[in-house]
Amino acid sequence: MDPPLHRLCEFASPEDFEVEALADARRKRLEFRPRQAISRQGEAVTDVFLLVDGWVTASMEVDFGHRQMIKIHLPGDMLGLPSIALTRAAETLTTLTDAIVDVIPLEALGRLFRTAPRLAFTLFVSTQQERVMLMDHLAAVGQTSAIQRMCTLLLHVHRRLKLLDPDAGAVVDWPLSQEHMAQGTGLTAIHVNRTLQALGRKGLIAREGKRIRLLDVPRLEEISGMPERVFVREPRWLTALGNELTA
Amino acid sequence: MDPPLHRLCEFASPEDFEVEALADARRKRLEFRPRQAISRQGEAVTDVFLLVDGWVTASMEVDFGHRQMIKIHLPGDMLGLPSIALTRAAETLTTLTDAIVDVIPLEALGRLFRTAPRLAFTLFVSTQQERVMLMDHLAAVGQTSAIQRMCTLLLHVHRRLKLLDPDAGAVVDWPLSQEHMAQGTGLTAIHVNRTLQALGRKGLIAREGKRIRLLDVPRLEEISGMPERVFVREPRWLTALGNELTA
DNA sequence: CGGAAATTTGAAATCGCTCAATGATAGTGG
DNA sequence: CCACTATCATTGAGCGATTTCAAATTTCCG
Repeated sequence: MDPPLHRLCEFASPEDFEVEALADARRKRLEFRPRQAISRQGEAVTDVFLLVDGWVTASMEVDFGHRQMIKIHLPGDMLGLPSIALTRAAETLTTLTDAIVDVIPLEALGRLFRTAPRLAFTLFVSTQQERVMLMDHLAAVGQTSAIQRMCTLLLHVHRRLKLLDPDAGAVVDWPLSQEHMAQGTGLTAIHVNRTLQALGRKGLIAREGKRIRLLDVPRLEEISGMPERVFVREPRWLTALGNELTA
Repeated sequence: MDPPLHRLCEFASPEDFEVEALADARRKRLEFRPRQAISRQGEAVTDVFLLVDGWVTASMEVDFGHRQMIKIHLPGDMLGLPSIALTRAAETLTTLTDAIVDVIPLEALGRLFRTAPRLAFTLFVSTQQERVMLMDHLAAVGQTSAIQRMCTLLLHVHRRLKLLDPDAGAVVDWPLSQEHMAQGTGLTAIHVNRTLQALGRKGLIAREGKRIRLLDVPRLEEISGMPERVFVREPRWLTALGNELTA
């Protein structure tokens, strides 16, 4: 199975040699069952990972037992990048589902900056995009109510799944436990439960076993208060870099 | 005045040509008075900025009137980078003090990836470092109490100032209002006030006009619960990239 | 089928918020 | 230099969103 590259093609369509350069950087493939650790907070950092398939969470333990979920990773995401700035990993990567990841050693990542400068710049922009998502996450946790945070979380996942599969409907296969959602939103699992019930009572969502159906996306967006981000596509300052290179 | 480059020299000492390449990318210099906007949320994005001198905040307005402070920028920081992934800026950059910034057009930034690959990789790592700081920020806001968040904020600024000036003592010139601290920590200005008083009563800090003196850093660290990050220095996978290049 | 994990419910406690008002400080222009 | 004004800091009282604790119920996995 090839890893989905939509996260990297989002800003500029890569040339064949760039796709190859990235493929060369991937050294081996690992497979995991649900709830396994891909890497752990505190460990030495030697590689990053490209998520080929499955859902993975990045989380940090803080303050004895409290855990903050930083990010829900979906196929196509790069995992473990933030920790390359550290001697010991900041984040624990844990699978939510069956998952496949490709391992990219840091040396190979660095080499991309020499062999494929525009791909490297694209990767750079992609990391800035991650930063924006993290900023939005912080803003939601810091400034909004429990109901708003839950709506924001539901919409965030829904939107990202739609990018992966434009035909995806309003029903989401939901591998996150209420404890996970609590760790992501900065709430208690108990309060997550009550908030989900409130959303159900209002007719905004329906929970069907491990699925969640979004019944009224516009209303959820209204409550959430967080706007959908519009990311750049093929900006001149990025595409021009490729032209200069091939010229 | 030359911009401090410590944020970029942190991971690998740059060659002369790399420093020059960066200098070439800086096109003009702007000066601001306190409380002026350098750029605003929602505006088109054409440049990033290198902060030469002064303090600047990056913040986002959410949900009608609520504002989240994302980052306190100090000299040497790159400003506005996250928004290069967007068509409209996510963040408003506002000066806290008199400030000087150098403007770097996005075309010039991109060109660095071709002319100075290792510098570009260093910039990439530096952005991952920002991501780690943002993750820590999120973890503090999401999972810790008001007192812990205030300790974390005080220590964060103190540590960063020490990197700028190793001789800096425990007294910090503090241009942040309590409203700013509230927007940074996800608390109310009123509760920030009471929390600062509580820290004063415990003998952990002393407020002297617009200065704050940290009286007991170890105890503050203990309460904060967030460990100080150790960032990589001259890792082989980064320095080796330079050798290959010059070879 | 059995046991662990996840969800749900209720009641009581609390941390932090809201509202409203007063006091201090600093920058501005006359 | 002082009056004027806006911003910032402080205080009190009451409230409320969310947490905590404890226990029952359901779901899921092996």
